Amino acid sequence: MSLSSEPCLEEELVLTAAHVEQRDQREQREQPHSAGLCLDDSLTSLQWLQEFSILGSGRQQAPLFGHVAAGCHLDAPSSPLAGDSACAGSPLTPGKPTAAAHCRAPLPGIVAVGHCPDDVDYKTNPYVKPPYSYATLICMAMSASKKSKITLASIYSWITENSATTATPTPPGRYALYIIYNFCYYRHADPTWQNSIRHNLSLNKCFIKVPRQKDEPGKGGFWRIDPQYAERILSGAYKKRRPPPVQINPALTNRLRLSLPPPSQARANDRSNLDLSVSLESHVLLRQFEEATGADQNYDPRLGEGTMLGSWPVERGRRKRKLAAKSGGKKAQRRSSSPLLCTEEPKDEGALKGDFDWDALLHSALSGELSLEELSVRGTHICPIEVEVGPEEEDAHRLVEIQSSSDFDEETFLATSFLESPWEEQEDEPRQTDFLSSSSVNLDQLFDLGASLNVDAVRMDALL
DNA sequence: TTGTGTTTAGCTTACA
DNA sequence: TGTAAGCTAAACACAA
Repeated sequence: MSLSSEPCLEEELVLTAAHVEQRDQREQREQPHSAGLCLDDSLTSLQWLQEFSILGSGRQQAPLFGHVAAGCHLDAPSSPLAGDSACAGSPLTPGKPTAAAHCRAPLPGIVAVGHCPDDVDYKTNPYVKPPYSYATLICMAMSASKKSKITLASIYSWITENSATTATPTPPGRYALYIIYNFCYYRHADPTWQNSIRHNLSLNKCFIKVPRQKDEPGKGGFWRIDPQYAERILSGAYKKRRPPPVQINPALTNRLRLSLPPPSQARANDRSNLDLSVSLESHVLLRQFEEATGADQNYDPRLGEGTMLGSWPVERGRRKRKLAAKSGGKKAQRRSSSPLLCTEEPKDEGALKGDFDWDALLHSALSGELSLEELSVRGTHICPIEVEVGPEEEDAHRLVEIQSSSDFDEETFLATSFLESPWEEQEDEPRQTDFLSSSSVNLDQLFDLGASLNVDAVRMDALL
């Protein structure tokens, strides 16, 4: 797929917002007293959290979800990039520059402190650690859950899982499917961040543990926020300590490195593999970044906090636990040897557990384990003709190109009805994050919505 | 076995 | 410079 065929994230978000708005209107008609409008006071008191998106961007930006307007849903902070005119015509994918024109980052998505950190889109940028404290992330998850209490696993899920999905046609007769995560970084990050989340919940007075009732199945208790301390987090929400120069996702960077050809080889490949141009470009840019910064080729994932201003971080002589490891590193063994496997971490919780998992389905299709030829929608056969292989495969912009059959109406496919729920906390039931992770995905629904989305279709067509 | 929750410890950064 | 806040790492107990 050529780079020119990819849509700008701005358009993706417009599409997303429109779809979700329609969905919310539909939901309100069907459920005028839905849970989303009847929040526990302890959480509705956190309306300050509504402002996260706007505060984070520092610019006016249409909310991604109608819930924001309803005062119930907190969207993960998205970058102003989405609405940045400088982005127009510049597709945003991991592997392509994400910064506005005034920000020149040698590696896509990597922005140095002191340059323009606000231009990082944490929904889509898997490289840069979001500048929010864990307490803030927890608050975001709690607010977004629409529930008075939330499980730990749900907090994990909200942080890592997709908040929206959109599809857009790429000529001729192909469609790119985009998944926008809340915080793409944590999908690829070492799972130790979960430990930090737990640590924060236990230690921070702001969070109150709500024990699970005896008749309630499931592991662990629930957590709720103490309104008394909410303001504290608010005041510090965007005052997180200054991070190390740039916290580049070590897992993802390492993954890129492992698959990265030597510079000479990378250059030799540039013309012969246009179909992998996105992936290759990511590789080449990373290589350029490393060359520019003198990155050590013997990369140690444990030292994965890099900086574009200087070099890869040096070992800071971090102390090791003084206590003898009685268990002989049992904990360490539990951790996957591959940092990328952490992306599967929520598999036991929520939508992906035993469900029909679109996410996994697409992954399987990408890896060749599953043929999308088996998918038939309204008698229309959808055949994959091209897939993206590479680091982007599991990134915020997960691309799948599918070629429609000749009798397949392109506009109809714009029915991205899987823009269902941005995220819903379900304490004890299998969670349905969205259509893509729903066990009850209805492909007819997916296409039915298309008829009502002609406006968006026009927008997308105009883009092309 | 795995997820959850607690606790301890050492480090960095911001701030008064 | 001291302190608080936050982050990371680890050990350990407990429950599903």
